[in-house]
Amino acid sequence: MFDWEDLRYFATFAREKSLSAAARHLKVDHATVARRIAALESALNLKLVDRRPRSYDLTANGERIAALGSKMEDEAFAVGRAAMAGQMGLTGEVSVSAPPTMARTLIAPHLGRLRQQFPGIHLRLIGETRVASLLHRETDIAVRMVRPTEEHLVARKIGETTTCLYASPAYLSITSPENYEFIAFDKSLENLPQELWLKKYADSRPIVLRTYDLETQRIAAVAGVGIAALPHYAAAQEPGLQRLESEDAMPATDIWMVIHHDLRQAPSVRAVMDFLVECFKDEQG
Amino acid sequence: MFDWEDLRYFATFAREKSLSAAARHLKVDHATVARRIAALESALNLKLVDRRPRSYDLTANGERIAALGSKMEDEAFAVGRAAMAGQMGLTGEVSVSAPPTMARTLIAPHLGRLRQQFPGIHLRLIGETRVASLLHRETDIAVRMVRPTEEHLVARKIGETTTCLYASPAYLSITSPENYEFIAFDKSLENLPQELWLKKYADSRPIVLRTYDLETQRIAAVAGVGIAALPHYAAAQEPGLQRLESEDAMPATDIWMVIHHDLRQAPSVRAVMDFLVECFKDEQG
DNA sequence: GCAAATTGCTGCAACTACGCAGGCTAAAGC
DNA sequence: GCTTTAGCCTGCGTAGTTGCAGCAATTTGC
Repeated sequence: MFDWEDLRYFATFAREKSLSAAARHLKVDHATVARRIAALESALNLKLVDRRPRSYDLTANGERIAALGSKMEDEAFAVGRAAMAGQMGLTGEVSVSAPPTMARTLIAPHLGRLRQQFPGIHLRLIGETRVASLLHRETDIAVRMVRPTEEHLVARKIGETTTCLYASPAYLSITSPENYEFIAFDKSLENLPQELWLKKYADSRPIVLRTYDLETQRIAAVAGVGIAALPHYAAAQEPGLQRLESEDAMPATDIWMVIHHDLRQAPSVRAVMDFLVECFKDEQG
Repeated sequence: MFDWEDLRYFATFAREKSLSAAARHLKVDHATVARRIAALESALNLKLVDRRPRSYDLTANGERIAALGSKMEDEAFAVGRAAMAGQMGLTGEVSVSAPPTMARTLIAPHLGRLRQQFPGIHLRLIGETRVASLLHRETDIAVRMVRPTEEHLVARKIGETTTCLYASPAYLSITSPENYEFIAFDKSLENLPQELWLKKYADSRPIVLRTYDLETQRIAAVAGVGIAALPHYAAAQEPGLQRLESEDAMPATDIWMVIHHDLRQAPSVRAVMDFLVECFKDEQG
């Protein structure tokens, strides 16, 4: 039997398409990845990659083995989840992924209570825009604005938030509505409901700043750049912003807590889930 | 992510139920198995075994993880098969498992032809009574007297053999039929069709030797111990045996060649399969 | 009833696999 | 067109893993 660890390295390489990327992912030296792949090739007596000057390319056989390795990876993730679910009591590390601003404003302020209540639980709070994979165990619990459709994942609505228009009081006092300028998300995100709503509202008035980052939008609005559409949780605590009353209300967006089916019953995960529900209880838009 | 190799060791241990047995199976020191299991426990932060004075017992969590590990093992075997199937050309090791006497009398004599025809193929011919697992890749091709029912296995009838009664000419010349003594398989195998037939034929006459081993039966018959029911292939080449004409013929037994679905198309495996078909072509009972 | 075999533990020495540093080449950026 | 970046290779010293030997306890076999 070949070395399973070699196959894990190879499976990672096959996903990442380069030794260096795989090495980064595995937190080892790329030389090690190369050596492990070579070892697997020799154990299986099969050429898995073509060594070209600047790149490792999978052979047809490599593709086949990688596909099987990927299935094995899925089983390995299941082992990881089973291990967490089997943890006795309220100890261990639980990771939560949430949009950065949400992590900062709605979750982080309450973390003291969690630590006090469950000292054995070590939380990893990941504020990231990227949608982390629950299936690949990049995170245990995810807070998202869209309901996921993947199999084996269960979603629970834990709140909703409304997006309103904000600007600094100073900006509003010196600018008349027909001269309003707007702050929006990057073009690549312009199909979000809030963005469509903002575009319609702005009409012919200019969008003077586009950014991926919600936090940047808030800071820009405070700095008097223009008017931003911010979710309630991002603007509520900010004294330097004033809300505009708009005629037609923006629709509320649901907030979902997503978790893998296998982890539902793990005590420590349950505790963090309950904690998150508490965090979002006040946030009803 | 935990070390997959640790899980492989643990999965083997879970199947073998002892460190030493697992170590033998894995061809490593038992200390290594113990250390690997400990490493897995620490990576998963989960007690997998209870260390009792003279035995390692799986915990409930250990059972769960072992079950998942076993599924991962199945994937690993699939990787091994894919690797063999992906071999270009007629090279590599192919293992064949067959009943010992059959391996000796029907297969081994023709091996020269196989070596001549396919010098790149290294054959591992395993004559064993135990039914080797094709699913666990203990062997690539199996020759069996019973058609297997496992999923993913394909069986092909490559011949049939009849069992007849034999004794030494000397024994027959000095013994009258009502005083015949018989040689049979061990009691644990007495439900085989041939054994039921032999018992009925012997009637009240005594069975003076019982053994698991067909070869022993043949030698005993030659030595004049009594009358043995031997398959044609075991007795045909033996000048020291004389066949008894019995009124009702014993039914023929089918000979099956069994192989895993994934390996059917591997060139070297195909070659050995064709070779085996040739070996058995003459053996029509 | 005693010897032999089996099972698991521990410490040490040897070996293997790893990270690191230095080197090379090709593509991307200014 | 030159620099920077990214990817892969190789050699060396080290650190971690492994096998071995010695040990204790229990079961098996004669």
